[in-house]
Amino acid sequence: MNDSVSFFEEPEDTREEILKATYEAFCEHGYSDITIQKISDKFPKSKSLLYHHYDGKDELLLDFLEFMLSQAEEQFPLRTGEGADEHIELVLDTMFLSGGILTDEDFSRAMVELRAEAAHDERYREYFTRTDRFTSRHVEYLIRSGIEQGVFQEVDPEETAAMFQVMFVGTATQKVTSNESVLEACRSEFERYIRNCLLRDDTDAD
Amino acid sequence: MNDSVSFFEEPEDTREEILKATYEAFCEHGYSDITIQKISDKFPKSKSLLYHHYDGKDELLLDFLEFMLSQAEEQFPLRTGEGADEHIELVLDTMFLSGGILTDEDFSRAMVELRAEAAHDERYREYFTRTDRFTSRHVEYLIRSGIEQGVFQEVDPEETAAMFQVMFVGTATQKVTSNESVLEACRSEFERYIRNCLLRDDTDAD
DNA sequence: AAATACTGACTGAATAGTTAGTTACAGTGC
DNA sequence: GCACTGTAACTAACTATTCAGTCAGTATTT
Repeated sequence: MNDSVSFFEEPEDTREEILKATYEAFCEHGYSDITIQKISDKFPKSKSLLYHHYDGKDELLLDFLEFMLSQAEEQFPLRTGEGADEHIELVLDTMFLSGGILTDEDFSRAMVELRAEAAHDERYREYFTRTDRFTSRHVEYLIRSGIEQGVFQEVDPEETAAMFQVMFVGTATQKVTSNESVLEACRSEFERYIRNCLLRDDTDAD
Repeated sequence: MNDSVSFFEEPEDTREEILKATYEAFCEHGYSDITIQKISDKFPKSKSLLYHHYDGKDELLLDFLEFMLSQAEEQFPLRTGEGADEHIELVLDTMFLSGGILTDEDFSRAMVELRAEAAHDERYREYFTRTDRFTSRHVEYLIRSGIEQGVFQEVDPEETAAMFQVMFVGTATQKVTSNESVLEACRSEFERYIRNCLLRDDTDAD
């Protein structure tokens, strides 16, 4: 139930052990109930050791956030060989599917809770700003490529990427905070949007 | 800075005083830092009185959540006289504008933080499920009306409403958790989506 | 021997919640 | 009018617990 996410499976040093323990505590208790004690309970070594490696709870959680975001960025589907129209399918899967890594339920839950903290903590907001920019820019580049390849309409890449960004945040949040399962229907509609507003008509070919 | 939201301005009984104090503590400290003590500090009467009116912290916060959600539902732009195509503009304003009530920054922040709690608390999730259903159903009805009025294309109302729902959550969250200001660009693109994928062409008239 | 990794026992502050008691007041008998 | 009663609103002071963080000291490595 806990360590289904691969990069936590075999921690290689103490820092990774700590981050793994933090992740497990997160999964079990959620952000608002997290304590050093609960992290320590998941940690094979002593609680004092946490303070040997970190100045305090805040620093530990910030490092955890940074680690989570770096994982999220690493898992983002980057450019491969195929065309932009095929690549965008991968982006959609990342957005909607469960079972991936970015879309792992526990991972998503942790991310949503961490993000909410950004509402009142400028340091958190800066981290998410960086990752949001990362995501937006990559989608923007993808759109631009598709236009150059002639498979996308001549849309505004920045605006389209912005919509993708908000959809990313929206789907992740909706998925873990509501039982009203709206995501399948949303995917259908979002695919319709992509067909009508992004993909170039190939009525001549098809 | 705090009580810019009208319905907290003049509490009429002790319960409303408590909810107001809770809201103020929320705005100042955020969900993860909220304590009974901090609520009590904003409350003109005694801390013990909180326990006279509520069984404990959990019950108080759940009542607060229910109150916030009922406010959100009340503020949702419901059917007025005009056509569905005009009405959908109001929905867009609710989604993107700042300065309204549903779109008040402090209010949004509180909502995003409360929603994140739903990731680990089934009781919270049930509340949000109810409100999400409320929102979805109303948008769905609006879409249906527009189709009947002949101003919308014959889209699937449920799927379109699902997309609106995710956009609601996404914009609210993005707005308060990231400095990457993507919302204006997102609105442009979302309006393009509405023109192309929802509104019926009136090329004959315009 | 020197540095680093690590531990268990501790501390003071903050926490949610309790308790014993005090007001405020509406109703009732006289 | 006036004393009495019951109830709900309210309070100050307290308790037990949990919290983040410290520290003195031990093991391990180099």
